[in-house]
Amino acid sequence: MSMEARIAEEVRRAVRSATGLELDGVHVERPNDPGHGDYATNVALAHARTFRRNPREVAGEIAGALDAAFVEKVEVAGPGFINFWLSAGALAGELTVLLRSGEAYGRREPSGKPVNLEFVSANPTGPLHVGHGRHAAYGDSLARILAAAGRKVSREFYFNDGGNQIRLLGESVAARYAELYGREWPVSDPDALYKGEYIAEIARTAADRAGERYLEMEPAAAVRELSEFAADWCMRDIRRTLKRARTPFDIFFNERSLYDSGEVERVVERLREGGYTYERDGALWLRSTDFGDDKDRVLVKSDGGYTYMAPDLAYHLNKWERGFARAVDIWGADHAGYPPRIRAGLLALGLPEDFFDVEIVRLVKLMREGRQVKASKRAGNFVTFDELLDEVGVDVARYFFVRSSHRTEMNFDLDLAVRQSDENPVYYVQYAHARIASIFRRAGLGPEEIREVPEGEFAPEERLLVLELLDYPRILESAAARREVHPVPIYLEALATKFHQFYTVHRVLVGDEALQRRRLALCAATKTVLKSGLELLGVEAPERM
RNA sequence: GCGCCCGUAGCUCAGGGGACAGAGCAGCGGACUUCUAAUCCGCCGGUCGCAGGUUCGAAUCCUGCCGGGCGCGCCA
Repeated sequence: MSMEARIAEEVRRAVRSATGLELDGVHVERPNDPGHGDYATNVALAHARTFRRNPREVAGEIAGALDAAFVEKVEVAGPGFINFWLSAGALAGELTVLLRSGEAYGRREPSGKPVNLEFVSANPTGPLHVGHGRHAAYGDSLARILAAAGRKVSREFYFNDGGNQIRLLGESVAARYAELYGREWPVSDPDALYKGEYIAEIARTAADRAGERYLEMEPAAAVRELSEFAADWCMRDIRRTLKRARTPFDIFFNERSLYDSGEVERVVERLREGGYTYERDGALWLRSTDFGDDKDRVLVKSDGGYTYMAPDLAYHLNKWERGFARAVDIWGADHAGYPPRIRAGLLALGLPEDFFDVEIVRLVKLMREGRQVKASKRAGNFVTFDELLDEVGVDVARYFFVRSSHRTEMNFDLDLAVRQSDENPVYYVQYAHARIASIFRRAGLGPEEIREVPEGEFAPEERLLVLELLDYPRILESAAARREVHPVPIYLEALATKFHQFYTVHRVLVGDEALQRRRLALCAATKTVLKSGLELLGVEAPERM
C-alpha cells in the first residue's frame, strides 16, 4: 500500500470517529508548498455538502481525531484544508518497510488474467528507425511498469513477412544484386523500390552465399527466394537491435500464420453469418457504423483479397482466445484513426468492450543544432534506431524517449543528448546512484545489510528525502493505471534532487554510530528506489561514474 | 470539412479540481583541505493560445474560436 493510501485510511478513520460518517472518496495529496504539511486533505471542503457545516469547523474536529502517534502536527488552513506533518516514528516505520522490501518495495506480485501488450510490430522491410526506438522504449518500459504493478504481461511483436511489401523488398535486392554482376534486373516499378544502404548489403550477402545462381533462375522464382532471404535478414537485424535496446519479446507473431490456419477466413465467415456484413460494388463490407465507426469498412476487396482489417480482426480474436483479459496495442500516429474500426469489428465478434485498447505514440523529430534532421539518407544524417544507439548509447536513448509523454510529439535534441552529456538528466539520476554506491564502498558494507532506521529526529533535508522515497509506490500505481511511463523519470529526477541536496548538507560517514547508521539507512533506501526505477526504464544504475 | 492529439518561462518539458504555476537547458552570480563539483545555492524569466461556462475554487472539467501535428483508400 502506498503511504498516501495509508494516510487516506487514517483520515477516513478520523472522520468516522469525529462525525460518525463513513466516506469512501478521501483525497490526500502531497502539497507543493512544504509549508502546507507533508500531506494534506480536502475532505472537509469536498464533503462540505454532506457535513452541512462550516468546513473549517469540521476540519478542526477531524484534525483533532487523527492518531497522535502517527501525526506530529496538524493544522487547519485556508478554507478548510487539513495539513499534517507525520511523526518521526511514522516516517521511520515506513522507511523500515522499504529497507526490508528492498527492490520489491512498491511492487506487487503479478496475478490475475494476463494483459497482452503489442508494440513495435515493424514489418521486416528494413532496419528499425528512430520512431520505432520510441515505441520500443515506451512499450518495454510500460511492460515493466505493468508487471511491477502486479499485472501479468505478455509482450508481443506482430509482423508480416509476406505480401506485396516483401515482394518489393525482394525485387529491390534483386536489382542491386544484378548490378554486382553488371547486369540489369527487370523491375516492375523502379520508383517503388527500397533504396537504403541495407539493400546493397543484403544483395552482397546473397551474392556471397549463392553466387550467380539467382541470375540463372526464372526471375519470379528468384525474387521469391530473395524476398524470403531479405525478410529473414531484416528480421534478424530488427531482433538484434531490439536486443541491444534491452527490449525482449515473449512472442513474435507472424501474420501469415493466421491465413495458414484459416483464422482469417473464419473471422470473415463469422461476421458474415452474424449478419454484420453486406456486399456492395463486388466487395464485402463490415457494417462497422453499427458499432461506433464513422463509416463502414471493406473486409474483402472486389478482387477477392482481404483488406488488412481481416487479419487484424483475426489476430485480436486470436489474442482473446489465448485467454488475455485485455489487449493493449501501441501504434504510431499514422494509425491514430484506426482504433474505432478495429473496436467495431471486435464488438461485432462479441468481444467485451474493454478488451481492446490502443495507445498512440506520437512522432519523433530529431533536432540537431536547432534544426530538424530530415529522414533522408544524406551523409551525416542518421535515421535508424541502431545509428542513434551508436551515437548516444542505450541509456541516453531510452531515457530521452520516455522522459516526455508518449502522447506528445517529441523533439529529440541530439545536442543535449550527446554534446552536453554531462548535464543530461539521465546522468543526473545515475550520478546520485553512483554517489551512494561510493559511500557504501567507503563504509565497507552493503546497502542490503541495513534493515531498519534507528530512532531519532530527521533534519529538514532528510525529511524531504524520506517523503520523496515514500512516494514511489504511488507513482508506480498511477503510471500503470494510466499507462504512462514518463512519470517515472520525472519522479527519479525529483528523488535524485532530494538526495543531492541532502548529500550537500549532511555528511554520512561521521563516526557517530547512531547518526551514521540513520544516514546510511537513508542512502540505502534511496539507492534501492533509484535502482528499481531505473530498471523499469531499462537504464543501468552504475556503481561508479 | 470530419476525427484523434497538442498549445504552460527564450528552448525542451512536468503539473492526480485546490492554497503564491514547477523542473532541466540556456543566461548571470556564488560554493570544492571533506563520502565523486556529472553536485549544490541564489538571480533572471510566465496574459498557463483566446473567449465564455460549471464550481466555494479551473493550467486541470465543458463549449466555441485561433494556431500546429497526424489521420480520413477496395494501401498495410
